This record gives sequence, structure tokens and C-alpha cells, in this order.
Amino acid sequence: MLGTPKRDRVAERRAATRREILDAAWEIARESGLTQITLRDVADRVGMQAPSLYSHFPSKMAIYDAMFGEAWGEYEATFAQLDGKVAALEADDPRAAMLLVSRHFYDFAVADHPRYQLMNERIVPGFEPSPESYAPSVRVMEDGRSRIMALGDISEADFTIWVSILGGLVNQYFANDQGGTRIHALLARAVDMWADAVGLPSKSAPSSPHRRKR
Amino acid sequence: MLGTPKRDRVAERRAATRREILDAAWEIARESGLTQITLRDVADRVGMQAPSLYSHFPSKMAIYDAMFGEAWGEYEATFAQLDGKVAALEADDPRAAMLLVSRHFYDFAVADHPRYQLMNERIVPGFEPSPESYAPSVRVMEDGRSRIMALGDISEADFTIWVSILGGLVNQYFANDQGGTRIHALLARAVDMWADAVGLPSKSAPSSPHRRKR
DNA sequence: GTCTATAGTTTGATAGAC
DNA sequence: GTCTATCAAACTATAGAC
Repeated sequence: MLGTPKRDRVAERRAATRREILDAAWEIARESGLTQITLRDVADRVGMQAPSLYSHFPSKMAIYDAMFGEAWGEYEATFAQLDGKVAALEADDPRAAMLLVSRHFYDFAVADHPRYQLMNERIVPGFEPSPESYAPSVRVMEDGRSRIMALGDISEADFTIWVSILGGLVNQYFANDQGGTRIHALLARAVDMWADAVGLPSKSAPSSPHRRKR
Repeated sequence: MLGTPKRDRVAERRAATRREILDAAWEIARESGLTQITLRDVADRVGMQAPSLYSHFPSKMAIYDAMFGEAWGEYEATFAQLDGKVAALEADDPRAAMLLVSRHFYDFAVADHPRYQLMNERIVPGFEPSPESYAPSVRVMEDGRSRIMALGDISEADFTIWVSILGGLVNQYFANDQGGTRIHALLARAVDMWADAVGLPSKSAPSSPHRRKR
């Protein structure tokens, strides 16, 4: 009997083509907006005719769906790189841990507007993520919530407020500060406001270092 | 000589038709999404053929533009109704004033998703508000900023953080709480976090009533 | 001011040859 | 798996009659 070859060259080629298609779609989204992706444009960029895309994705929405899953997967992956540092700080300096996670969220969001829109806003008419693509986003939120709540005895309500504050800052960045650092400069203060309120101790200044000076 | 008639019936009819067109557009936006408005659909609802709309608006974007100006005008108008109460509280209980303004912003935003998207997000490809339609939004922001900064000696940075917090809560409402009250219930606490940090006194409890209980 | 007719695009998707 | 050919639909906008 013939042994199974170690590498499946056909599958590899298929995966590579799929990758090219998604990259082209992201490129269009970044250049012209998330909702401006068209199959013809995608096909052009990968050197195909539009109908050929149907050999790789069953519909346009399936492309959006793959992008959605990918975006949350990227968030998960980039956070994993930071996880060691965060874990090390969790017990010793929870406030510094929060700031690290907050900055990561902000930087990741701000780096790619259409990605953020796809992940967190409902902009594409008719698009609803499939359960499979939705899974990473659920994992991320569950993990974030349980770990943040464990930092002190922080309520779920306060976790939601933290998420709101970060999302709000990202909004302001895209609305009034694109390419700038004005909003980024407010991040630490905003997180400290929250940390003070939920009673998160800080190593450098245990009480409320950011109360207004008188 | 003939006197000018007191009422211009032609102009009145024109204004009424314009009103009908805008109402139809809002209706479609609420039913199907802001970007789903089509001239045919608008025309159908007002009992016209699509090309007839061009007697009232020079382009589809002009309809969006009118809607944009209208939305900020509505905000201005609804806030004006509240202004007496806010002004009365400003000196005596600035924290209560902030909460009133915050609730108004939140309630107004949450009442109409496409309106909020048109006002604060850039969802419609190619749409840029005209200077005339943009004017009310500038007025609202300028007035809000100067009055809030005058409540205590609050910095512009902290004003921006307040705007971010509110926008973030609205986001969370639309993402995870549509039709619910979960996020609304967090509003007072979030505003208090901010008020504590900027040193806004409260009549009922001058210091930090919302610090975590131990 | 509203109509009909239509130009001129653009779009997502399918059929079938190779 | 990619192609050509094409469908069927939708869209904004203009021209010109009434």
C-alpha cells in the first residue's frame, strides 16, 4: 500500500488562495470602507474572475464571516503574547495589569478601523456571524470578564463599565482624532477613574492618585 | 397694488412634501438600516415615482444631509426643554446637573439607532455633512463643553472623557442590550466615577459615595 | 411638480465549457 | 479550480412630455 504523503500540496494551495482572498478583502476595507468590498474588486486583486471566488467561499457574506472570526482570532493571539506580563502583575499590581490590558485593547482597536467595525459594530447590512466565527469573541469576553472580576471583588456591572469606557475612547479616536494621540493620552486617566471607583489598589499610590488637585 | 398674501400656500405645500420625504427616509432607516435607504423606496412611501424626488432634493446625499442637520437640531431642541432644570442645578448641585444631562444624552441616543449612527458614526459611504448641516452639531458641542467645564474647574481632557463614557455606554446598549435597561442602570454609577475623579461635589454626599464598600 | 422612459452602472450569483 | 458568458436585479440620475 502507498503511504499517505506527509504534506497535502493541494490543501496547502487551497489554503494559500483563501488567505490571498481574505487579504485582498481586508485591503479594500481599509482603503474604501468595510461595506465597499465587492467580489469583482476582490477577484481583480488576486488575479481572478469574480465567479472563481465561489470555489473558495459560498457567498460574499461567508467572506465577511471569515473576516469576523479572523479579527477576533487576531485579538486573542495578540493578547496571548501579552498574557505573561499581565498574569505577573495581576496579584502584585492589579491596576498596572488593567492599564496594560486597556492599552492593548485600545491599540488593537485603533490600528484598523474596518476591523474594529466588523468586530464590534453592526455596519454590514444582513451580516450575522456564524456560531463558529462567533466563538473566539465569546472566549475573549468570558476570559476577560472572569479575570478582571478576580482582580478585586469587581462586579459584572463594573466590568461592563470598563468595556464601555474603552469602547468610548476608541469611538472618540475614530470620530475626532484619527492618526493622533490626543485620545490615547486620556486612556490612563480614564482607567484610573474606573480603578479608583472599584477600589483597585495601585502599587505606586494605593488610594486615589488622580483625584483633582486642589 | 395687490397686497402680498399672508400665507404662501405653494411654499407650505413644498415644505410639507419635503417633510414627508424625510419622514419616509427615517422610517426606512429605522426598519432596515441607515444605509438601506433607496430613492425608489422613499418615493413609494410618499406615493411618488423615484425621479420626482429630484424636484425636492438634488441628490440622495442631500437627503442624508438634511437628516443629519435635523437630528442634531432635534438634540438641540430636546435639550432646550431641559435647560431650565439644568441651569437651576448648575451652581447648587453640579453633580445632579451632570446626571441630568447624561441621562438626556443617553435617552436621546438610545431612542433611535440610525439617528445616532448618522449623528456620530461614519457609516454612509461618501457622506460628508455640509457646513450648514454641521452647524447645529458644533453649537451643541461648544455649549456642552463650556458649560460642563464651568461646573468645576474641569479640563477639556476630562470633558472628552465624559463624552467617551457616554458614547461607550450607548455602544454597549446597541451591541448587547437593545430594548433593555441593563446599560441604563449603569449610567449613574459611571457618571459618579467621573464626577468623583474631577472633584465635582454632590449635594447628598460631598465626597465619594460610590467608592467600593469594604 | 410629477410623470414615463431610459441611460448607464454596478452588483451577487449561476451555468457550463475546459 | 478557473474561465466566459450571462442573468436578474437594483441603483442613482437625466431628458423631456404633460
